[in-house]
Amino acid sequence: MKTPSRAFKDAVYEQFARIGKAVSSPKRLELLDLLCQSEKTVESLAHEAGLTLANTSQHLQVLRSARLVDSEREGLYVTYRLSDPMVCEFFRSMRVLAENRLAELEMIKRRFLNGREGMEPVDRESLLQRVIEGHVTLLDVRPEGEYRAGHIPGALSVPLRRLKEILADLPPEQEIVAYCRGPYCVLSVFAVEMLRKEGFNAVRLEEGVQDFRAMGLPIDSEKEAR
Amino acid sequence: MKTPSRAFKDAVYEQFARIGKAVSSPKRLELLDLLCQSEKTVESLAHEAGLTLANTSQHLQVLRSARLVDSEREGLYVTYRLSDPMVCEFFRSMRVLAENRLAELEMIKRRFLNGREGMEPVDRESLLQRVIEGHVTLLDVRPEGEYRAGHIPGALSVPLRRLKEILADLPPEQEIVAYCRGPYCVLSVFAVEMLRKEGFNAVRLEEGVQDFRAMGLPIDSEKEAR
DNA sequence: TTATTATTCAACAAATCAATTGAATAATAA
DNA sequence: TTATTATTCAATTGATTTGTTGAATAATAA
Repeated sequence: MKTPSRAFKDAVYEQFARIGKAVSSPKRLELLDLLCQSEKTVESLAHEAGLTLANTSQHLQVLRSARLVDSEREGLYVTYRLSDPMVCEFFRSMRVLAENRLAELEMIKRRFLNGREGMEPVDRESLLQRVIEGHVTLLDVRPEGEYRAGHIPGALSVPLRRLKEILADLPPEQEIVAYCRGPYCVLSVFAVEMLRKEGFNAVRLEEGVQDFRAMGLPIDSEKEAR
Repeated sequence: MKTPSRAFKDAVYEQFARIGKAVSSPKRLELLDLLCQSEKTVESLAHEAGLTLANTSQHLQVLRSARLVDSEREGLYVTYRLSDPMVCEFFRSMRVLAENRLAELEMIKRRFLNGREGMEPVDRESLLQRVIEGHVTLLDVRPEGEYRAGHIPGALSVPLRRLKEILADLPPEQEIVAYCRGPYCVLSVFAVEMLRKEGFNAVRLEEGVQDFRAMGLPIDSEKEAR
């Protein structure tokens, strides 16, 4: 026999758990992280997360039933996006909690980066100023759509696959800073690797757009009429 | 065949999912919410959450393996506590996200409170001032240990079960504000119900200590030597 | 119309999880 | 020492979840 207040509490925590269940699967978290960068189609999400289409679709529906994402059909494609910027903040707070509490994360990161480019700390405070003054070239190596949805002011959009083509246009003696989706995205790692091989003085900025936004720094974006 | 960067990403999101899995069960969320108020023994957690001891113990071990809580043996009892105040902040951000995204929560709350005491909004800004000036009596109706761990300045500790005994000591003509663990805790609901039945002018403050802290308001606590 | 492409649905096997029960362990009291 | 109490462990059941297949649906193109 349940008292009314027990039934009330059970109902309340069951609602909270809807959010928890939605973020309890590694693949759904990866999808959510991708959607924090910009809206995307099922196909591109499936490709980026290394999932089959059917599986991606199912995970997205779980996220949608927890109201974390919305979807909209646009011609042949269905586009998914976060239902609220608050979802991105929540994901970030989960990431930060994991970084603080789970020492394994730091080890996983170190093991992957070992032998690859080092992690010279980039001075974020002065970065924007140095970009403005032309002392630094800042490259956003994410796909173009993510750059359009929001990027660090002064950054050039150079998706990783096009980096090779524009190498000749980069100032040979200037410091180059590359960034991507955040500390666990490998795009900027590969970009810096390639740039160094070509003789450039390149470093990686660990933070992504969401981190800059969370730090209260300005973000440029090209809002679409919708 | 997995590429190294796919293996890296899988490992990273698997770590994030450890947090997600820990907060994907309603009962674990209830335990976490209780631990946000103060440290507690397994027994008291089991009692408050309406669980068997064995079941409580297992849930607590899941929370511990995600490093969200720590435990310590103190004589006959094992005490559990949050491993970091950041865990409380994370739980709160999850709660706020659920409140904003899941309309069901508001409905559940309304259904429970319907017929019970209304929800006159309490002016939080001026509450502390009015308490100091003696215009309002503020009652903390949670168990004493939770009051000791942190309470709103000026509040009196009157655990619900002792409210009846001290009714005679309350100023009969003054407004009485009761609070407990937060919007989904029923202790203050019952307190206000009883006070009104006895003729007092009583209202419920929805916010709990964690909400006050998150709003940057001061919290009094009696730190134990440890 | 038919063909094509993107997405979703349905059904399944393997894995994981929640809650229950009863036994095992650890600290204290008699 | 034995008894008591609080907690954890182990084994079980039923329910849920993941990822895989292949079929079904929806929008567009030919």
